[in-house]
Amino acid sequence: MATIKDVAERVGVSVTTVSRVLNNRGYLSEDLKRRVYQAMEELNYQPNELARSLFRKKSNIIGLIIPDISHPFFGEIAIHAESYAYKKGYKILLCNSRLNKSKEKEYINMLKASQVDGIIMGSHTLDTKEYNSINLPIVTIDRQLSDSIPYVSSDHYKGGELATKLLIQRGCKKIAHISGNLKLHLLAKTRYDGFMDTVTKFQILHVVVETDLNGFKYEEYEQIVTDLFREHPDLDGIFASSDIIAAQVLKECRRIGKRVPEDVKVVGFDGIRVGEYITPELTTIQQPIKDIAKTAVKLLIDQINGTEVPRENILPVKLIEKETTLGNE
Amino acid sequence: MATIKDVAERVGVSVTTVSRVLNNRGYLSEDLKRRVYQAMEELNYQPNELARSLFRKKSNIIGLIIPDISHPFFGEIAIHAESYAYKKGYKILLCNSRLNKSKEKEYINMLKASQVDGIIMGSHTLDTKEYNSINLPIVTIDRQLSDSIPYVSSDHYKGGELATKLLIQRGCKKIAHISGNLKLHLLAKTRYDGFMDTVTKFQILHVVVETDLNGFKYEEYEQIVTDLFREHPDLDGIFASSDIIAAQVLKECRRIGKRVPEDVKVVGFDGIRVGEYITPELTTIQQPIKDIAKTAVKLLIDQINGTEVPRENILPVKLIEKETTLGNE
DNA sequence: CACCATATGTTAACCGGTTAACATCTTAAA
DNA sequence: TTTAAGATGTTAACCGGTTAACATATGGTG
Repeated sequence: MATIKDVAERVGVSVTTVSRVLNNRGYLSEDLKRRVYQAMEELNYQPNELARSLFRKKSNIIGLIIPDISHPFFGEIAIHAESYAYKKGYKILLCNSRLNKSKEKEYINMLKASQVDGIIMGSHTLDTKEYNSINLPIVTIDRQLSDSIPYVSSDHYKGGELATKLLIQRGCKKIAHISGNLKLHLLAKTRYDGFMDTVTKFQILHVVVETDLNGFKYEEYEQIVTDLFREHPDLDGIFASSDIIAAQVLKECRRIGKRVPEDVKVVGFDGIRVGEYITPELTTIQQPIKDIAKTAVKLLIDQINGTEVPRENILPVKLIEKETTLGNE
Repeated sequence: MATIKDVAERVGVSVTTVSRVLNNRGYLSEDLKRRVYQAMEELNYQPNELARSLFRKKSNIIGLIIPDISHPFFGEIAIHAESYAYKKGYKILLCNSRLNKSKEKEYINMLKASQVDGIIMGSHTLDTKEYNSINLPIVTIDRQLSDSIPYVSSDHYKGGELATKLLIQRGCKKIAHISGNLKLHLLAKTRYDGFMDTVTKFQILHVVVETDLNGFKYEEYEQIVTDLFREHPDLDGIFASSDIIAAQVLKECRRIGKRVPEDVKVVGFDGIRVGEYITPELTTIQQPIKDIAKTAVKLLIDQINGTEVPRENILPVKLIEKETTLGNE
């Protein structure tokens, strides 16, 4: 690897001068610039970012901690986050916590040691105080951690309400909500609140079951959904907390001979791209995933640059009605 | 952020001594170690990895360039790659090329500037010579670049053959293969070869259409599949080059009233996790994704450590027959 | 007692950049 | 003609670690 010294020697100037060209500081003739750039080209020179980062105390790296990149929701968060970050000159260091406390903790330490400029937390299994002691710009997705840490989230409460109201409006008499982990203090929990408030208001029979206690295990979904229908064969409406779980519900309905939407109506959550291949076509609450990702990165970079950012960033959800809730008006 | 100097001062020793403790070099009393570790704890000290990397000329970072992390296949590659890399003390810098040449090129330069120790190329839209001039350990997934660059791939040819034979065996008379991009010189192209050799051998009517010319655009799939059935209404077998495309085929069949598997039989490729939610349940050629990812990382780390690695690494595929190819024995 | 392993210290160079401070020379404007 | 801006150079410190080289002190062993 060529260094700045090699470039300087080739051009016949000092490293200071080359550095000046690189950073465009001070007075520089067009001719000099041309010669320096040409030498860089010829030597295939790239400035060593480690050295620059060390000196500048800025790595231009953002840590992204999520539970599981292979889950479509986080995959989509990641591509949009990466895309926007790249545009702004930042790189993404990828961490999958698998909702494992010690792994998440280790990752946070690793990111700090790696001198990342900030962290986007899409996984948050630790205690609030752990996050407050990180001492680095942070943005969380879907969780409110403290007064000082900004968060980005879609309007889960509204989503829960929309989904539940739709099921009631479409004639459902007994509705189940399959929620994500309710103990992690996620804002996603307010989907549950929206659900509960709505079924209570309309005095509708309801059941709630919880998933995602230890990560996103599809096998776990299968067991939960099977049990749910075994214990409550009279369910006629399901509000699932992700499109994947909704797909699992549809699969189970098919297995036990319940027709969707005739016998059971289903609403998912997320609006992931692969969701469009679910059969019958899934009614879902669409989160503005791209916007969530972009906002998270933007808020983080703003913080890195020392700008004040709003603490609460709730983005709107959208009900997309397809086949799984049709009929029975 | 506390530095090694702060730790040294607190313990009352020299930085050299602290560095010795950190790296466990030379003679060190248990007492000293204890005192140093305690001071690190108290100061919440983490050694600056930028400084270490700079000196060691080793960053312990691996660049991962893939077309799109939100595509389930690459999402799964990524989580397994990250998981194994982490176990071996490496971090992952994530790059999505979106199959865009200039972006891929920029990413390669960025990774070099960031002093990554090696690159896993899951996207390869550039000319072979560009990769040969990278001058860094590389492993490719699904593409053979040169004699010196090792590659990991599943046995696509076998997969193409298995899929096609199954369709023929199940009675299909006219089969379409919806392939990925055939111009990128991917090993995935040998699925096409397996398909062609098989239909030729059994003298079966066939059609081939190509997707993924400019990234993974699901809208593109829709158009291609619609056109395919419009032009060839007599198709009774489809071998799709991904589970996602197969799902699109199923969706189109449903739209135009073709029954699967009665009228049309379908085989997918990949064996992605979300594939299990496709209805009817999809017959597919399962790639050993976890093994591919792990092997790629392992080969890269071996190269980084200066070990000779085998150039060709073809892993076996597995036919998983489900509902979309049933009947007509 | 000599010797060596153990345990720590000091100093300085190095990794590859950036930057401040100061010097020198040319050229154009006042 | 003076003055200032433009265009470079030199030197050295700094970022936060690592490491080689060499010094010193202690304690146990042959």
